Amino acid sequence: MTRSEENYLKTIFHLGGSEADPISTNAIAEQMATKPSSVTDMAKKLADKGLVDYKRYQGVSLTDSGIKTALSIIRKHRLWEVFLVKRLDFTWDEVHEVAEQLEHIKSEKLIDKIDELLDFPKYDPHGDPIPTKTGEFQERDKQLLSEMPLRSLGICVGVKDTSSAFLRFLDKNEIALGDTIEVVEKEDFDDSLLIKIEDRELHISNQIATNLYVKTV
Amino acid sequence: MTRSEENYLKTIFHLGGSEADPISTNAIAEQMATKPSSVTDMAKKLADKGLVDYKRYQGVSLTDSGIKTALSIIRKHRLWEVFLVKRLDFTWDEVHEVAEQLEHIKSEKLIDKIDELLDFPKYDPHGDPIPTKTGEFQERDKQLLSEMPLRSLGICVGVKDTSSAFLRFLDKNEIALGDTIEVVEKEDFDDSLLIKIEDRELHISNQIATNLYVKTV
DNA sequence: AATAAAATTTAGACAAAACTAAAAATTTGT
DNA sequence: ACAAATTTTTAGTTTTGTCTAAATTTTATT
Repeated sequence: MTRSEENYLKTIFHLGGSEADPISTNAIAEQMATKPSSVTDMAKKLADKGLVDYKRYQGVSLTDSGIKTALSIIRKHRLWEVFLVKRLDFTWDEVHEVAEQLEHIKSEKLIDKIDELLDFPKYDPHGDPIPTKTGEFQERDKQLLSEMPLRSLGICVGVKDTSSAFLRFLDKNEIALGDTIEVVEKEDFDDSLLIKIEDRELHISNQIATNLYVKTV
Repeated sequence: MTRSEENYLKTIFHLGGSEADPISTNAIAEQMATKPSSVTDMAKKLADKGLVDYKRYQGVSLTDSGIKTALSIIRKHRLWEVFLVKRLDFTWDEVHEVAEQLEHIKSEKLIDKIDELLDFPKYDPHGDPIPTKTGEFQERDKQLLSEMPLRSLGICVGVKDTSSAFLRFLDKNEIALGDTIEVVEKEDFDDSLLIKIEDRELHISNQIATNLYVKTV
């Protein structure tokens, strides 16, 4: 399995899709900042290996084997992110780039030991769930902060946008995973929110609210 | 800097050599299990980048810039080896293969943090010195066990052969770095030795004695 | 010093993964 | 339903790193 193949599988997984509703080569190309023709080439290769279903002009979907492989890469990515943050004091906006490299290290023992060292974490620093060794994982039930009803209480459990800019914004405003948030006021005009977070009041734009996940309590 | 370029620089460094006494393309090819013609191609590329001196038919030697780069890769390799052994309970015969992959991860911050986490170790699990961030490192003064005079005392500080077979042999016979060794008897016939190690007597072959480094006390 | 042997390089080919430009299939709009 | 627009594929090219086989240079031998 080459690094490039692994990156394709990961991207296809993240784009979702299913046998009934496959992902277009264009969508994959856009996500990976590559050209559709390159995706076509890779689709054929992955299909030959039984990792994706592919019919020309009909898009791509992962097979069971492809899903299993994608999950193992995502597992590695997220475990390394936890390691970088918890053990090496990386900030959550710094980890992605390095984890993109570390996820391709081939050693089952290594990632299992890292998992053990971290005491089998269930979520990565951005709140995304970490698949188990056997590929199981459940999406936490969560909703966007922007969808919360007025006066309701939630706990911040994840981010949708994981860009450095957004994560640093959250740090600067002392918004962290685990914080309790209450929607105090909704402004109809621009869909901005006034929230109460850990006893501070804060005014946040709709763009922020649509990129923060909360769990209702 | 590609992975392949890094591997060539590392190999050339390990083969020694100097501007006056360069390494042959054949020697590099043999060490890397590749073909001399491939080495020639890479020699030209590395020369273009100013990392090696190369004149056709005259062999290859590292420039200052090449040495600096090689040391940074060796530093990463050895620090990862320490991490694997000290923090993840790998045995010293298991680390090489994984460290070969980890040494190519590109993140200065990552390796500096690993260094700090390990409390700035000076030697890797095989007793080899770890270059500093700035590329300095001094070979420990050491000699082969086979070269020690009768009745002299030494401390085991490193291994020459780092193959799994050899390292597992040492484990099985409870020979570890830091152990005190005394040469009790030398057998002229086959150059085997009777040694006293941590209060046990042990008979070892010349092949073992020529692959263990000791520091005289 | 000439020639044989060994080492090294060159030339040409290949595989992986990407690209561009052109062709083909699908989808959309009326 | 058919032409236009869009999407997707094909064909051919590029780059990196490798290989084989042939040619060249160096080294060794007599």
